[in-house]
Amino acid sequence: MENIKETLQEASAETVNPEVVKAVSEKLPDIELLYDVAELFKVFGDSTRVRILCALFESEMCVCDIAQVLDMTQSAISHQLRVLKQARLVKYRRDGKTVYYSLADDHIQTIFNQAFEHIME
Amino acid sequence: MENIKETLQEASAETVNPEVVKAVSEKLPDIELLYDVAELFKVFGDSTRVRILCALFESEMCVCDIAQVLDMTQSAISHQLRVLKQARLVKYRRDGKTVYYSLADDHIQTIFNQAFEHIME
DNA sequence: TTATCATTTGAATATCTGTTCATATGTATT
DNA sequence: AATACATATGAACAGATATTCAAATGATAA
Repeated sequence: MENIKETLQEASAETVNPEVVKAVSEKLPDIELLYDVAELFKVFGDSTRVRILCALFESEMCVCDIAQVLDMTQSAISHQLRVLKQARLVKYRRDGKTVYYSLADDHIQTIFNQAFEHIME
Repeated sequence: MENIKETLQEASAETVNPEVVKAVSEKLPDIELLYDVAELFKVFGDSTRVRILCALFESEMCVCDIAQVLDMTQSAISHQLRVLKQARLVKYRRDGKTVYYSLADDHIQTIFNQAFEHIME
């Protein structure tokens, strides 16, 4: 997915501002961290998952109720909950046959609120 | 991309908590807004774009210098800058042959900082 | 056990997306 | 005008991904 090249880019474009390149290269966060950030945003980058998370802002919910609210199949929701679960964004508890999902973390809502603000500006 | 179904889901799962379904359905933000949020996060959901934005946190930069910092081709960077431009996340100014890109908005860094915090917790 | 129901899972498919390569555009210099 | 260089763009390809369908778990009740 990430292709880290050993060879130098032979593209025609040369460095224009070597000092800037050097300074920015040094200050740029570790590539691992940036990769994780991208992975987190990738999970947020699907409208079904966004809608699931926003629904969970209001209340914990079981799979079939989420499916009802989003008017989608229970299977599709379950697949997406799996993604959210793997990203540690939701947690769940079992009550008989029913599985209730809820937010794993309060940071999520903060990030979303920032995004809402950004869009509405 | 979004398939809004007219028909009811005939899946076996029935509503478990009608009150919750009703309450959450009413409180859920407009689907258009949620779609826009997902689109924004989708743009953030690629490590190349994340790295470009983080580079621009430090300083405005021209295309070839960004390519140098990320060790990628100028073409790949240019394609991604186009995506960031369309999402109104970066702006640019021309200086002779060189085009300098910079952040369009301070919200971006705030959102990223939240994401960093979330990951490091 | 058997039947029923909520949820999960795997495979298949259609769509989307990021990079590369080749080429075009735009600007300055000679 | 011709050349050089920074950037942009289009087509093509490979890899990723969301939903559907069918089938498997897991849990309760009869």
